[in-house]
Amino acid sequence: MHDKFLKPYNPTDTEDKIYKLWEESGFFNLDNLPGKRSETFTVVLPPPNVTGILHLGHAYEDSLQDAVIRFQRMRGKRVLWIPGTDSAAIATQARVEKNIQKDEGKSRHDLGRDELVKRVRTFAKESENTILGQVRKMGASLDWSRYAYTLDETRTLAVTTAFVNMYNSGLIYQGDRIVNWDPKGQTTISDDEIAYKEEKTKFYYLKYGPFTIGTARPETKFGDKHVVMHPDDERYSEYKHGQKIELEWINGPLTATVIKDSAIDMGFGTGVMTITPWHSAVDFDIAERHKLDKVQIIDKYGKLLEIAGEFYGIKITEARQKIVEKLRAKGLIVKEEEYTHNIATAERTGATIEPQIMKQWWIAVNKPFIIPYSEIPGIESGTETTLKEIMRKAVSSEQVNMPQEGFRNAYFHWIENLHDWCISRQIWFGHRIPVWYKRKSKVESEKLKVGNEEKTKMYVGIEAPKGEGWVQEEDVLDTWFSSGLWTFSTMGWPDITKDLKTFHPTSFMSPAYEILNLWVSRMIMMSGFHLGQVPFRTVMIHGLVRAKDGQKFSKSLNNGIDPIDIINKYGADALRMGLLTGTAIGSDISFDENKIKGYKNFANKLWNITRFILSSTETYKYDPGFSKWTEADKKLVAERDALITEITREMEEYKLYLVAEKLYHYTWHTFADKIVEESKTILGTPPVNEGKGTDSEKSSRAQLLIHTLHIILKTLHPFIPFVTEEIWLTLPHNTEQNLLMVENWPA
RNA sequence: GCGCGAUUAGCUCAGUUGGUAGAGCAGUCCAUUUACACUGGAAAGGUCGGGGGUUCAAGUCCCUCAUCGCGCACCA
Repeated sequence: MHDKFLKPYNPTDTEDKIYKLWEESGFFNLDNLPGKRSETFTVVLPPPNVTGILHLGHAYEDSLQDAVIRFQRMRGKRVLWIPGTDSAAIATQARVEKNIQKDEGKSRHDLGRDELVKRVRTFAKESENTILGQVRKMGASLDWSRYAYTLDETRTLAVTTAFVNMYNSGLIYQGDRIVNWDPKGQTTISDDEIAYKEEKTKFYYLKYGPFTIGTARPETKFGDKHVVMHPDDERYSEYKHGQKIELEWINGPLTATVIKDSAIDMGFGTGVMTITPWHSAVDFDIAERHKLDKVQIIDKYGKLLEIAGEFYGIKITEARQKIVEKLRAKGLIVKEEEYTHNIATAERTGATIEPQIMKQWWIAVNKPFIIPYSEIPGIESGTETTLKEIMRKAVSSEQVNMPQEGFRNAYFHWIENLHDWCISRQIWFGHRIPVWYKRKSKVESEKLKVGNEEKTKMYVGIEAPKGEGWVQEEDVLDTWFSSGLWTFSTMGWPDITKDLKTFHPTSFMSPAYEILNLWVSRMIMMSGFHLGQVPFRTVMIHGLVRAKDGQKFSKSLNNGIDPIDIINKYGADALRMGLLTGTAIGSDISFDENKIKGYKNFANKLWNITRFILSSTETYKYDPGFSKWTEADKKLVAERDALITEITREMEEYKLYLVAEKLYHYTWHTFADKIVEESKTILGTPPVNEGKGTDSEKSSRAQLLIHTLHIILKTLHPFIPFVTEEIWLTLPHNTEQNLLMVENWPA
């Protein structure tokens, strides 16, 4: 017996050494896996953002996927797990800008585009190193030879190719439309990056000629010259569509036009409203339908424009009170009510969203196009479909299997409400849109007027066009655009590589529910459009890791936990096991350090079980084909094997939490507490006691202990790979020094 | 407003097609040169959120209410 078993198990001494052994073995790369393997099993790591360090959520995700990967590898499959990181355009740039502002008091405009991008890249690189170190610490058996970064050369080519192809199919277009403008971040954001916050405010009823209109935002009403009501509203039947009405308004007399539109809710307020198409999506739609002109009231910085007259230049947040006073003085306020509504804020900066009409790039989700090739049932190659249809059919046909009913419904519900996706962002770090304009520079349309752009020639292509005077689009793409390509960009697309042909669609994806819409749906969209395939076969949505009291880990609460600290204290095995047990996949986990401590004890228990078995079976040779079990042992073998059959099925159903607990329980309370304990009577505890068993009882029991130890080590390996490998490598029965990670699963 | 999820032991959570309520942690009592104190043994602890229904049988299926959490939409 190895001397090391005389001391308690020490994860810190072991884990880095074992990870190195695994890496050097080459088995993380499926091309080096031993034995005949045909069936593939592929997972692409959800790429962590290069914004700093990993948190427990990543640790959980790594544990989950690595357990699945290790299981499938031991099942004899050709297992590929591709690592990568995400540039996370806005998130990373914002982080770096914040640091620069803090340390040097400079803004991004002080630095300029090139310098800022350089700084962000440096930060991203450091962050990448930290993150990859952490992922290794977790024991993740990733194929590092296939590492991908969303901004590397291959992935950039994938992004530009994807953009160009979608543009050529007419699905990407440039248009003046209402966007969610973040005045703090100075960029557009997508609908999915909005967080709604409840706000108590006043609701004003204003006199607008013969009408009373309701509004919560009187400060936006300067230019409102269309008054809208439902065509069936009998209260206003005397007014005809298109009718002109002279009235007195905030800054003087105004000619208003009556518009009848069925988008109006007759039951809300007075059933009459005026519209501000430049700053409201609903109003914009109404204005589009009736071809009304649109006037900007608020600029990009959230200040009022000239149309506000005496209020010109005032910040919108300060303007309301002043304007209300004027309205009151003019006798235009009919009444005021207390009112609670939700305001849209930018998830990242916390700023209140000011909708604006801006020229942006969009992906049309409802526009029909001919799909050249499709493997998705219900969508035939060469027929007309839409991106929305692809997203729907991929899941409804179960080409993408979403076993969790609730998330599946949420997905469909989201698709129903999906609008065109705004993919351009006014930041500098990210994939610059592959569009070039022939003109001196992009027109700075400070006032954002529709149609005041210079006439320019536009070129859309993978590389810059030849010739003088071409200037590339300033905007970069929404980070989820490149993320959407992730399952196949990581395999070398647009080249039709061997990997792509062999491993796509991938087998399994396990993202947090937070990004079901942001990411999962985009991958399905992109994979469907570009490959005619689904991106993955099974999606298991997982929950969030929360603090013990159920609160979210966050900087403001200062309750963050660095997984590395936990690993240093208890070992990565304990952390993995602690994260994977106790909660079904999909529910939130409340993180309890005590639980992790318990699994550290478990690793030590396993260590001591081994120590006992090695010392008490020293005189017996391991016999893999042993069959002369005593009646009692035969029963124990049968019970054990029934458990293995059961957990194998559950592993295949991704019910890792059940498996981990059952193995824990079997190892500790059946194997150690009962089987090992009663073996003391049979085998004795050498060198002190002689056992009371007969020779056949002794050999049967010795073999039972050794066999079961092997099986326990194998089945626990996906969960606690380090300690099981460390034990396995020093077992005298493992004469060939094979690594446990490529042993066969015992079922 | 629409939808989803949760509600089970003190705490954190499991509970597969309906068939006698489970685990971990904490707590209680006992043991102490034991493979392991990072230990062992024993016991205790639950009208499964409330109410109603289906069924021979309901934690599980249906209806309803309550509380909490989340998602989507949004009314000016």
